[in-house]
Amino acid sequence: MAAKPRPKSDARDVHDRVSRIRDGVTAAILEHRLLPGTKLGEDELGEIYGASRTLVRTALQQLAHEGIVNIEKNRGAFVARPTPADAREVFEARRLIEPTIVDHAVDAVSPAWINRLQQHLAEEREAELRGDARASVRLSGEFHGLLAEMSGHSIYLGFLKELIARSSLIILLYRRHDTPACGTDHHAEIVTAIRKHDKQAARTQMLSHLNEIEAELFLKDPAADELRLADVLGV
Amino acid sequence: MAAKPRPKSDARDVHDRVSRIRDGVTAAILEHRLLPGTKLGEDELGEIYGASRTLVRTALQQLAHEGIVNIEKNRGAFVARPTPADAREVFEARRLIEPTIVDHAVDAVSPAWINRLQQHLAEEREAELRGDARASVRLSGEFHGLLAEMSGHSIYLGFLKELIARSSLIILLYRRHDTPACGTDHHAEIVTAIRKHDKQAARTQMLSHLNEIEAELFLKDPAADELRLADVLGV
DNA sequence: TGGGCGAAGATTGTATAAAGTTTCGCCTGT
DNA sequence: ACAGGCGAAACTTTATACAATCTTCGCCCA
Repeated sequence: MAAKPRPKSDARDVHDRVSRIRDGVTAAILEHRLLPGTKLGEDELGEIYGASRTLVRTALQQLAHEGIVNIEKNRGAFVARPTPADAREVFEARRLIEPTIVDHAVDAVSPAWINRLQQHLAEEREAELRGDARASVRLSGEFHGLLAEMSGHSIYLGFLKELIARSSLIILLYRRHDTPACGTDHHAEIVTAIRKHDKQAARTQMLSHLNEIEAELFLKDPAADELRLADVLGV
Repeated sequence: MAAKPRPKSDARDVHDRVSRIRDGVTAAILEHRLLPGTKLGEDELGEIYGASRTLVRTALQQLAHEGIVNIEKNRGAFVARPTPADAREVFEARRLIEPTIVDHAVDAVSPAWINRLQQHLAEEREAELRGDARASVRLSGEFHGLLAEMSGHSIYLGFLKELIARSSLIILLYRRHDTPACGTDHHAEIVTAIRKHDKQAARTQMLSHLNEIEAELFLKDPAADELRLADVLGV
Protein backbone atom coordinates (compact mmCIF):
# COMPACT_ATOMS: atom_id res chain seq x y z
CA MET A 1 0.00 0.00 0.00
CA ALA A 2 3.13 2.16 0.33
CA ALA A 3 1.36 4.39 2.90
CA LYS A 4 1.58 7.45 0.67
CA PRO A 5 5.29 8.28 0.53
CA ARG A 6 4.87 12.06 0.40
CA PRO A 7 2.36 12.37 -2.43
CA LYS A 8 2.75 16.11 -2.81
CA SER A 9 5.74 18.35 -2.73
CA ASP A 10 4.77 20.86 -0.04
CA ALA A 11 2.36 18.54 1.75
CA ARG A 12 3.63 19.41 5.20
CA ASP A 13 0.04 20.21 6.26
CA VAL A 14 0.21 17.50 8.88
CA HIS A 15 -3.43 16.67 8.66
CA ASP A 16 -5.28 19.80 7.74
CA ARG A 17 -4.58 23.35 6.84
CA VAL A 18 -7.97 24.39 8.17
CA SER A 19 -6.95 23.00 11.58
CA ARG A 20 -3.93 25.25 11.57
CA ILE A 21 -6.10 28.29 11.00
CA ARG A 22 -8.62 27.23 13.63
CA ASP A 23 -6.02 26.39 16.24
CA GLY A 24 -4.08 29.53 15.48
CA VAL A 25 -7.06 31.79 16.05
CA THR A 26 -8.08 29.81 19.13
CA ALA A 27 -4.61 30.13 20.62
CA ALA A 28 -4.61 33.86 19.96
CA ILE A 29 -7.93 34.17 21.77
CA LEU A 30 -6.71 32.03 24.68
CA GLU A 31 -3.68 34.28 24.99
CA HIS A 32 -5.78 37.45 24.97
CA ARG A 33 -4.07 38.64 21.83
CA LEU A 34 -7.28 38.77 19.86
CA LEU A 35 -9.73 41.16 21.46
CA PRO A 36 -13.52 40.79 21.36
CA GLY A 37 -14.99 42.58 18.39
CA THR A 38 -11.89 42.21 16.25
CA LYS A 39 -12.77 41.69 12.64
CA LEU A 40 -11.48 38.47 11.11
CA GLY A 41 -11.41 39.25 7.39
CA GLU A 42 -11.31 36.28 5.06
CA ASP A 43 -8.68 37.69 2.73
CA GLU A 44 -6.64 38.80 5.72
CA LEU A 45 -6.55 35.39 7.37
CA GLY A 46 -6.05 33.72 4.03
CA GLU A 47 -2.91 35.70 3.39
CA ILE A 48 -1.58 35.09 6.88
CA TYR A 49 -1.96 31.34 6.69
CA GLY A 50 -1.35 31.00 2.98
CA ALA A 51 -4.76 29.53 2.33
CA SER A 52 -7.60 30.39 0.02
CA ARG A 53 -10.82 31.89 1.29
CA THR A 54 -12.57 28.54 1.05
CA LEU A 55 -10.44 27.07 3.83
CA VAL A 56 -10.55 30.22 5.93
CA ARG A 57 -14.31 30.14 5.69
CA THR A 58 -14.62 26.59 6.99
CA ALA A 59 -12.33 27.41 9.89
CA LEU A 60 -14.40 30.46 10.76
CA GLN A 61 -17.57 28.42 10.63
CA GLN A 62 -16.14 25.92 13.07
CA LEU A 63 -15.11 28.72 15.40
CA ALA A 64 -18.58 30.22 15.12
CA HIS A 65 -20.07 26.89 16.14
CA GLU A 66 -17.83 26.92 19.20
CA GLY A 67 -19.25 30.28 20.15
CA ILE A 68 -16.02 32.28 20.08
CA VAL A 69 -16.65 33.92 16.71
CA ASN A 70 -19.76 35.67 15.48
CA ILE A 71 -20.57 35.60 11.79
CA GLU A 72 -22.87 38.43 10.73
CA LYS A 73 -24.52 38.13 7.37
CA ASN A 74 -22.79 40.17 4.68
CA ARG A 75 -20.64 41.74 7.37
CA GLY A 76 -18.04 39.14 8.14
CA ALA A 77 -16.64 37.28 11.14
CA PHE A 78 -15.78 38.94 14.44
CA VAL A 79 -14.31 37.72 17.69
CA ALA A 80 -17.30 37.15 19.96
CA ARG A 81 -18.21 39.62 22.71
CA PRO A 82 -19.95 37.58 25.41
CA THR A 83 -22.60 39.42 27.36
CA PRO A 84 -22.81 39.26 31.15
CA ALA A 85 -25.69 36.84 30.70
CA ASP A 86 -23.48 34.64 28.54
CA ALA A 87 -20.80 34.81 31.19
CA ARG A 88 -23.15 33.58 33.89
CA GLU A 89 -24.28 30.71 31.69
CA VAL A 90 -20.73 29.70 30.88
CA PHE A 91 -19.68 29.58 34.50
CA GLU A 92 -22.79 27.78 35.59
CA ALA A 93 -22.10 25.14 32.96
CA ARG A 94 -18.50 24.86 34.13
CA ARG A 95 -19.61 24.48 37.75
CA LEU A 96 -21.80 21.62 36.60
CA ILE A 97 -19.36 19.80 34.36
CA GLU A 98 -15.94 20.28 35.88
CA PRO A 99 -16.55 18.62 39.26
CA THR A 100 -17.68 15.55 37.34
CA ILE A 101 -14.57 15.75 35.20
CA VAL A 102 -12.27 15.69 38.21
CA ASP A 103 -14.20 12.68 39.47
CA HIS A 104 -13.23 10.86 36.31
CA ALA A 105 -9.72 12.23 36.51
CA VAL A 106 -9.31 10.62 39.91
CA ASP A 107 -10.40 7.30 38.43
CA ALA A 108 -7.88 7.66 35.61
CA VAL A 109 -4.95 8.66 37.78
CA SER A 110 -1.59 7.10 36.89
CA PRO A 111 2.08 7.99 37.34
CA ALA A 112 2.25 9.27 33.79
CA TRP A 113 -0.70 11.58 34.32
CA ILE A 114 0.57 12.81 37.67
CA ASN A 115 3.83 13.60 35.97
CA ARG A 116 2.15 15.54 33.23
CA LEU A 117 0.05 17.50 35.70
CA GLN A 118 3.09 18.37 37.84
CA GLN A 119 4.94 19.51 34.77
CA HIS A 120 2.05 21.71 33.80
CA LEU A 121 1.94 23.24 37.25
CA ALA A 122 5.64 24.01 36.96
CA GLU A 123 5.07 25.76 33.65
CA GLU A 124 2.27 27.78 35.16
CA ARG A 125 4.39 28.83 38.11
CA GLU A 126 7.26 29.79 35.85
CA ALA A 127 5.08 31.89 33.55
CA GLU A 128 3.52 33.71 36.48
CA LEU A 129 6.91 34.19 38.08
CA ARG A 130 8.31 35.99 35.06
CA GLY A 131 5.14 38.01 34.70
CA ASP A 132 4.19 36.56 31.31
CA ALA A 133 0.50 37.32 31.45
CA ARG A 134 -0.25 35.83 28.05
CA ALA A 135 1.35 32.47 28.74
CA SER A 136 -0.15 32.53 32.20
CA VAL A 137 -3.73 32.90 31.04
CA ARG A 138 -3.26 30.35 28.29
CA LEU A 139 -1.74 27.75 30.63
CA SER A 140 -4.45 28.39 33.17
CA GLY A 141 -7.07 27.45 30.60
CA GLU A 142 -5.07 24.50 29.35
CA PHE A 143 -4.96 23.07 32.86
CA HIS A 144 -8.70 22.57 32.82
CA GLY A 145 -8.48 21.09 29.34
CA LEU A 146 -5.83 18.70 30.58
CA LEU A 147 -8.13 17.40 33.29
CA ALA A 148 -10.86 16.90 30.69
CA GLU A 149 -8.47 14.88 28.54
CA MET A 150 -7.51 12.90 31.60
CA SER A 151 -11.15 12.06 32.26
CA GLY A 152 -11.23 10.19 28.97
CA HIS A 153 -14.70 11.54 28.31
CA SER A 154 -14.66 12.91 24.79
CA ILE A 155 -18.02 14.67 25.08
CA TYR A 156 -17.05 16.49 28.24
CA LEU A 157 -13.75 17.36 26.59
CA GLY A 158 -15.49 18.92 23.60
CA PHE A 159 -17.93 20.85 25.76
CA LEU A 160 -15.23 22.10 28.05
CA LYS A 161 -12.93 23.23 25.23
CA GLU A 162 -15.79 25.44 24.12
CA LEU A 163 -16.42 26.75 27.62
CA ILE A 164 -12.74 27.46 28.23
CA ALA A 165 -12.36 29.50 25.05
CA ARG A 166 -15.43 31.53 25.97
CA SER A 167 -14.17 31.96 29.50
CA SER A 168 -11.01 33.49 28.15
CA LEU A 169 -13.01 36.16 26.37
CA ILE A 170 -15.17 36.70 29.43
CA ILE A 171 -12.20 37.14 31.75
CA LEU A 172 -10.65 39.57 29.31
CA LEU A 173 -13.83 41.62 29.21
CA TYR A 174 -15.02 41.59 32.79
CA ARG A 175 -12.12 40.85 35.12
CA ARG A 176 -11.54 43.40 37.85
CA HIS A 177 -7.95 44.46 38.17
CA ASP A 178 -7.99 44.99 41.93
CA THR A 179 -7.87 41.35 42.90
CA PRO A 180 -4.90 39.33 44.05
CA ALA A 181 -3.68 36.47 41.88
CA CYS A 182 -3.93 33.07 43.48
CA GLY A 183 -5.06 30.76 40.70
CA THR A 184 -2.02 28.52 40.69
CA ASP A 185 -2.54 27.56 44.31
CA HIS A 186 -5.95 26.24 43.47
CA HIS A 187 -4.62 24.21 40.59
CA ALA A 188 -1.95 22.71 42.81
CA GLU A 189 -4.49 21.82 45.45
CA ILE A 190 -6.66 20.13 42.86
CA VAL A 191 -3.73 18.06 41.67
CA THR A 192 -2.91 17.11 45.23
CA ALA A 193 -6.45 15.94 45.84
CA ILE A 194 -6.41 13.94 42.61
CA ARG A 195 -3.14 12.31 43.55
CA LYS A 196 -4.60 11.26 46.85
CA HIS A 197 -7.62 9.75 45.11
CA ASP A 198 -9.82 12.04 47.18
CA LYS A 199 -12.79 12.67 44.94
CA GLN A 200 -14.71 14.73 47.42
CA ALA A 201 -11.80 17.08 48.05
CA ALA A 202 -11.06 17.36 44.33
CA ARG A 203 -14.65 18.30 43.55
CA THR A 204 -14.74 20.83 46.35
CA GLN A 205 -11.45 22.41 45.31
CA MET A 206 -12.55 22.69 41.70
CA LEU A 207 -15.85 24.23 42.69
CA SER A 208 -14.31 26.85 44.92
CA HIS A 209 -11.73 27.56 42.24
CA LEU A 210 -14.45 28.28 39.69
CA ASN A 211 -16.39 30.33 42.21
CA GLU A 212 -13.32 32.39 42.88
CA ILE A 213 -12.72 33.09 39.21
CA GLU A 214 -16.29 34.18 38.77
CA ALA A 215 -16.12 36.28 41.92
CA GLU A 216 -13.25 38.22 40.38
CA LEU A 217 -15.54 39.22 37.55
CA PHE A 218 -17.64 42.35 37.45
CA LEU A 219 -20.70 41.40 35.46
CA LYS A 220 -22.57 44.65 35.11
CA ASP A 221 -26.27 44.02 35.27
CA PRO A 222 -28.64 45.28 32.64
CA ALA A 223 -30.24 47.22 35.48
CA ALA A 224 -27.49 49.80 35.41
CA ASP A 225 -28.53 52.57 33.03
CA GLU A 226 -24.94 53.38 32.11
CA LEU A 227 -24.87 50.06 30.36
CA ARG A 228 -26.97 51.47 27.57
CA LEU A 229 -24.25 53.87 26.61
CA ALA A 230 -21.42 51.44 27.22
CA ASP A 231 -22.99 48.90 24.93
CA VAL A 232 -23.27 51.32 22.05
CA LEU A 233 -19.81 52.77 22.54
CA GLY A 234 -18.33 49.34 23.02
CA VAL A 235 -18.83 48.48 19.40
CA MET B 1 -34.29 51.40 4.62
CA ALA B 2 -37.28 49.68 3.03
CA ALA B 3 -36.50 46.44 4.85
CA LYS B 4 -35.53 44.64 1.65
CA PRO B 5 -38.75 44.26 -0.30
CA ARG B 6 -37.92 40.88 -1.81
CA PRO B 7 -34.54 41.59 -3.40
CA LYS B 8 -34.32 38.35 -5.28
CA SER B 9 -36.89 36.36 -7.17
CA ASP B 10 -36.62 32.97 -5.48
CA ALA B 11 -35.26 34.29 -2.20
CA ARG B 12 -38.00 32.77 -0.11
CA ASP B 13 -35.43 31.21 2.23
CA VAL B 14 -35.81 33.95 4.76
CA HIS B 15 -32.44 33.74 6.43
CA ASP B 16 -30.66 30.64 5.32
CA ARG B 17 -30.95 27.81 2.87
CA VAL B 18 -28.21 26.00 4.74
CA SER B 19 -30.48 25.86 7.80
CA ARG B 20 -33.11 24.08 5.77
CA ILE B 21 -30.63 21.42 4.76
CA ARG B 22 -29.29 21.04 8.28
CA ASP B 23 -32.69 20.89 9.91
CA GLY B 24 -33.98 18.54 7.23
CA VAL B 25 -31.21 16.04 7.79
CA THR B 26 -31.51 16.41 11.56
CA ALA B 27 -35.24 15.75 11.43
CA ALA B 28 -34.68 12.69 9.28
CA ILE B 29 -32.21 11.37 11.82
CA LEU B 30 -34.54 12.13 14.70
CA GLU B 31 -37.30 10.24 12.93
CA HIS B 32 -35.06 7.22 12.30
CA ARG B 33 -35.46 7.64 8.57
CA LEU B 34 -31.74 8.10 8.00
CA LEU B 35 -29.81 5.06 9.17
CA PRO B 36 -26.28 5.13 10.57
CA GLY B 37 -23.72 4.68 7.87
CA THR B 38 -25.87 6.19 5.15
CA LYS B 39 -23.84 8.15 2.68
CA LEU B 40 -24.79 11.79 2.34
CA GLY B 41 -23.50 12.72 -1.10
CA GLU B 42 -23.09 16.39 -1.83
CA ASP B 43 -24.65 16.24 -5.28
CA GLU B 44 -27.49 14.15 -3.93
CA LEU B 45 -28.40 16.54 -1.14
CA GLY B 46 -27.86 19.52 -3.39
CA GLU B 47 -30.41 18.25 -5.85
CA ILE B 48 -32.92 17.40 -3.12
CA TYR B 49 -32.81 20.83 -1.55
CA GLY B 50 -32.10 22.79 -4.72
CA ALA B 51 -28.83 24.13 -3.44
CA SER B 52 -25.29 24.05 -4.73
CA ARG B 53 -22.65 21.87 -3.18
CA THR B 54 -21.15 24.86 -1.42
CA LEU B 55 -24.18 25.21 0.81
CA VAL B 56 -24.56 21.48 1.29
CA ARG B 57 -20.97 21.35 2.44
CA THR B 58 -21.43 24.00 5.13
CA ALA B 59 -24.50 22.19 6.41
CA LEU B 60 -22.63 18.90 6.56
CA GLN B 61 -19.77 20.52 8.43
CA GLN B 62 -22.17 21.85 11.03
CA LEU B 63 -23.71 18.41 11.42
CA ALA B 64 -20.24 16.89 11.75
CA HIS B 65 -19.48 19.34 14.54
CA GLU B 66 -22.65 18.17 16.30
CA GLY B 67 -21.38 14.63 16.12
CA ILE B 68 -24.20 13.11 14.08
CA VAL B 69 -22.30 13.05 10.79
CA ASN B 70 -18.82 11.74 10.12
CA ILE B 71 -16.77 13.33 7.37
CA GLU B 72 -14.03 11.04 6.10
CA LYS B 73 -11.31 12.63 4.07
CA ASN B 74 -11.79 12.18 0.35
CA ARG B 75 -14.64 9.79 1.07
CA GLY B 76 -17.55 11.99 1.92
CA ALA B 77 -20.07 12.43 4.70
CA PHE B 78 -21.89 9.60 6.43
CA VAL B 79 -24.49 9.41 9.14
CA ALA B 80 -22.56 8.70 12.33
CA ARG B 81 -22.49 5.25 13.88
CA PRO B 82 -22.00 5.79 17.62
CA THR B 83 -20.05 3.09 19.40
CA PRO B 84 -21.22 1.60 22.70
CA ALA B 85 -18.57 3.74 24.37
CA ASP B 86 -20.07 6.82 22.72
CA ALA B 87 -23.49 5.75 23.91
CA ARG B 88 -22.37 5.50 27.51
CA GLU B 89 -20.78 8.94 27.31
CA VAL B 90 -23.88 10.49 25.80
CA PHE B 91 -26.15 9.14 28.49
CA GLU B 92 -23.78 10.03 31.27
CA ALA B 93 -23.73 13.58 29.97
CA ARG B 94 -27.50 13.64 29.79
CA ARG B 95 -27.80 12.35 33.36
CA LEU B 96 -25.59 15.23 34.38
CA ILE B 97 -27.22 18.03 32.42
CA GLU B 98 -30.91 17.24 32.28
CA PRO B 99 -31.66 17.23 36.01
CA THR B 100 -30.19 20.73 36.12
CA ILE B 101 -32.31 21.72 33.16
CA VAL B 102 -35.53 20.68 34.86
CA ASP B 103 -34.43 22.68 37.89
CA HIS B 104 -34.34 25.76 35.69
CA ALA B 105 -37.57 24.74 34.02
CA VAL B 106 -39.31 24.77 37.39
CA ASP B 107 -38.04 28.29 37.96
CA ALA B 108 -39.35 29.38 34.57
CA VAL B 109 -42.77 27.82 34.91
CA SER B 110 -45.71 29.87 33.63
CA PRO B 111 -49.21 29.18 32.31
CA ALA B 112 -47.99 29.56 28.74
CA TRP B 113 -45.25 27.00 29.25
CA ILE B 114 -47.53 24.57 31.06
CA ASN B 115 -49.88 24.85 28.14
CA ARG B 116 -47.18 24.13 25.65
CA LEU B 117 -45.96 21.15 27.62
CA GLN B 118 -49.45 19.70 27.93
CA GLN B 119 -50.01 20.16 24.23
CA HIS B 120 -46.80 18.34 23.52
CA LEU B 121 -47.80 15.46 25.79
CA ALA B 122 -51.06 15.21 23.90
CA GLU B 123 -49.22 15.00 20.59
CA GLU B 124 -46.97 12.30 21.98
CA ARG B 125 -49.91 10.27 23.22
CA GLU B 126 -51.70 10.60 19.91
CA ALA B 127 -48.66 9.52 17.91
CA GLU B 128 -48.12 6.50 20.09
CA LEU B 129 -51.78 5.66 20.01
CA ARG B 130 -51.88 5.46 16.24
CA GLY B 131 -48.62 3.49 16.20
CA ASP B 132 -46.67 6.18 14.37
CA ALA B 133 -43.20 5.12 15.50
CA ARG B 134 -41.45 7.87 13.56
CA ALA B 135 -43.43 10.73 15.01
CA SER B 136 -43.27 9.07 18.40
CA VAL B 137 -39.52 8.93 18.56
CA ARG B 138 -39.19 12.44 17.17
CA LEU B 139 -41.64 13.91 19.68
CA SER B 140 -39.96 12.03 22.49
CA GLY B 141 -36.71 13.75 21.67
CA GLU B 142 -38.36 17.11 21.17
CA PHE B 143 -39.82 16.92 24.66
CA HIS B 144 -36.37 17.07 26.18
CA GLY B 145 -35.45 19.90 23.85
CA LEU B 146 -38.56 21.74 24.94
CA LEU B 147 -37.49 21.58 28.57
CA ALA B 148 -34.07 22.89 27.58
CA GLU B 149 -35.71 25.84 25.82
CA MET B 150 -37.84 26.40 28.86
CA SER B 151 -34.76 26.57 31.07
CA GLY B 152 -33.68 29.66 29.15
CA HIS B 153 -30.10 28.44 29.27
CA SER B 154 -28.76 28.71 25.74
CA ILE B 155 -25.60 26.73 26.42
CA TYR B 156 -27.47 23.82 27.93
CA LEU B 157 -29.88 24.01 25.02
CA GLY B 158 -27.07 23.72 22.50
CA PHE B 159 -25.41 20.87 24.33
CA LEU B 160 -28.64 18.99 24.73
CA LYS B 161 -29.68 19.34 21.09
CA GLU B 162 -26.44 17.60 20.25
CA LEU B 163 -27.00 14.88 22.82
CA ILE B 164 -30.57 14.29 21.72
CA ALA B 165 -29.63 13.83 18.08
CA ARG B 166 -26.93 11.38 19.06
CA SER B 167 -29.32 9.56 21.37
CA SER B 168 -31.65 9.02 18.48
CA LEU B 169 -28.93 7.21 16.57
CA ILE B 170 -27.96 5.24 19.65
CA ILE B 171 -31.49 4.10 20.33
CA LEU B 172 -31.87 3.07 16.71
CA LEU B 173 -28.70 1.00 16.88
CA TYR B 174 -28.87 -0.58 20.30
CA ARG B 175 -32.45 -0.69 21.52
CA ARG B 176 -33.72 -4.10 22.50
CA HIS B 177 -37.09 -4.92 21.04
CA ASP B 178 -38.33 -7.00 23.94
CA THR B 179 -39.10 -4.10 26.28
CA PRO B 180 -42.45 -2.56 27.02
CA ALA B 181 -43.08 1.04 26.01
CA CYS B 182 -43.70 3.44 28.87
CA GLY B 183 -41.87 6.61 27.92
CA THR B 184 -44.87 8.88 27.82
CA ASP B 185 -45.76 8.17 31.40
CA HIS B 186 -42.40 9.45 32.50
CA HIS B 187 -42.79 12.61 30.49
CA ALA B 188 -46.18 13.24 32.02
CA GLU B 189 -44.84 12.70 35.50
CA ILE B 190 -42.04 15.17 34.84
CA VAL B 191 -44.52 17.78 33.69
CA THR B 192 -46.62 17.18 36.76
CA ALA B 193 -43.63 17.69 39.04
CA ILE B 194 -42.69 20.87 37.18
CA ARG B 195 -46.20 22.19 37.49
CA LYS B 196 -46.11 21.61 41.23
CA HIS B 197 -42.79 23.46 41.49
CA ASP B 198 -41.30 20.34 43.01
CA LYS B 199 -37.68 20.48 41.92
CA GLN B 200 -36.60 17.40 43.78
CA ALA B 201 -39.34 15.27 42.27
CA ALA B 202 -38.69 16.66 38.81
CA ARG B 203 -34.99 15.87 39.03
CA THR B 204 -35.69 12.37 40.29
CA GLN B 205 -38.25 11.66 37.61
CA MET B 206 -35.91 12.87 34.88
CA LEU B 207 -33.06 10.78 36.20
CA SER B 208 -35.08 7.60 36.41
CA HIS B 209 -36.48 8.31 32.95
CA LEU B 210 -32.97 8.51 31.50
CA ASN B 211 -31.89 5.44 33.40
CA GLU B 212 -34.82 3.54 32.00
CA ILE B 213 -34.01 4.54 28.43
CA GLU B 214 -30.43 3.44 28.86
CA ALA B 215 -31.53 0.22 30.53
CA GLU B 216 -33.47 -0.65 27.39
CA LEU B 217 -30.24 -0.53 25.44
CA PHE B 218 -27.98 -3.47 24.77
CA LEU B 219 -24.49 -2.03 24.62
CA LYS B 220 -22.28 -4.93 23.69
CA ASP B 221 -19.07 -4.72 25.62
CA PRO B 222 -15.68 -4.79 23.98
CA ALA B 223 -15.02 -7.87 26.14
CA ALA B 224 -16.98 -10.07 23.78
CA ASP B 225 -14.60 -11.44 21.16
CA GLU B 226 -17.28 -11.53 18.50
CA LEU B 227 -17.16 -7.77 18.57
CA ARG B 228 -13.87 -7.78 16.71
CA LEU B 229 -15.51 -9.28 13.71
CA ALA B 230 -18.72 -7.33 14.06
CA ASP B 231 -16.82 -4.07 14.09
CA VAL B 232 -15.11 -4.82 10.82
CA LEU B 233 -18.19 -6.22 9.17
CA GLY B 234 -20.34 -3.46 10.53
CA VAL B 235 -18.75 -0.92 8.23
C1' DT C 1 -23.68 74.03 8.75
C1' DG C 2 -26.10 69.74 9.20
C1' DG C 3 -28.46 66.05 7.08
C1' DG C 4 -29.73 63.14 3.34
C1' DC C 5 -29.07 61.10 -1.16
C1' DG C 6 -26.01 58.57 -4.35
C1' DA C 7 -22.12 56.46 -6.44
C1' DA C 8 -17.60 54.10 -5.80
C1' DG C 9 -15.04 50.76 -3.25
C1' DA C 10 -14.62 46.81 -0.53
C1' DT C 11 -16.21 42.51 1.36
C1' DT C 12 -18.96 38.60 1.68
C1' DG C 13 -22.10 34.94 -0.47
C1' DT C 14 -22.64 31.69 -4.15
C1' DA C 15 -21.60 29.01 -8.08
C1' DT C 16 -18.63 26.86 -11.21
C1' DA C 17 -14.43 24.90 -12.83
C1' DA C 18 -9.91 22.62 -12.13
C1' DA C 19 -7.14 19.24 -9.38
C1' DG C 20 -6.43 15.24 -6.62
C1' DT C 21 -7.98 10.90 -4.59
C1' DT C 22 -10.52 6.81 -4.13
C1' DT C 23 -13.09 3.04 -6.05
C1' DC C 24 -14.70 -0.18 -9.16
C1' DG C 25 -14.42 -2.76 -13.38
C1' DC C 26 -11.72 -5.11 -16.70
C1' DC C 27 -7.93 -7.22 -18.48
C1' DT C 28 -3.81 -9.89 -18.52
C1' DG C 29 -0.66 -13.40 -16.77
C1' DT C 30 0.12 -17.52 -14.36
C1' DA D 1 -9.89 -20.30 -12.83
C1' DC D 2 -7.97 -16.87 -9.95
C1' DA D 3 -4.89 -13.27 -8.31
C1' DG D 4 -2.88 -8.92 -9.30
C1' DG D 5 -2.53 -4.67 -11.64
C1' DC D 6 -3.85 -1.08 -14.84
C1' DG D 7 -7.27 2.47 -16.12
C1' DA D 8 -11.46 5.03 -16.27
C1' DA D 9 -15.28 7.06 -13.73
C1' DA D 10 -17.16 9.32 -9.71
C1' DC D 11 -16.50 11.82 -5.94
C1' DT D 12 -14.47 15.09 -2.83
C1' DT D 13 -11.33 18.90 -2.22
C1' DT D 14 -9.53 23.26 -3.45
C1' DA D 15 -9.28 27.47 -6.03
C1' DT D 16 -11.16 31.13 -8.68
C1' DA D 17 -14.65 34.06 -10.82
C1' DC D 18 -19.00 36.35 -10.56
C1' DA D 19 -22.99 38.44 -8.17
C1' DA D 20 -25.11 40.64 -4.28
C1' DT D 21 -24.68 43.42 -0.36
C1' DC D 22 -22.90 46.64 2.81
C1' DT D 23 -19.91 50.55 3.97
C1' DT D 24 -17.90 54.84 2.99
C1' DC D 25 -17.03 59.06 1.02
C1' DG D 26 -18.44 63.04 -1.51
C1' DC D 27 -21.88 66.14 -3.09
C1' DC D 28 -26.05 68.63 -3.01
C1' DC D 29 -29.81 70.89 -0.82
C1' DA D 30 -32.37 72.90 2.99
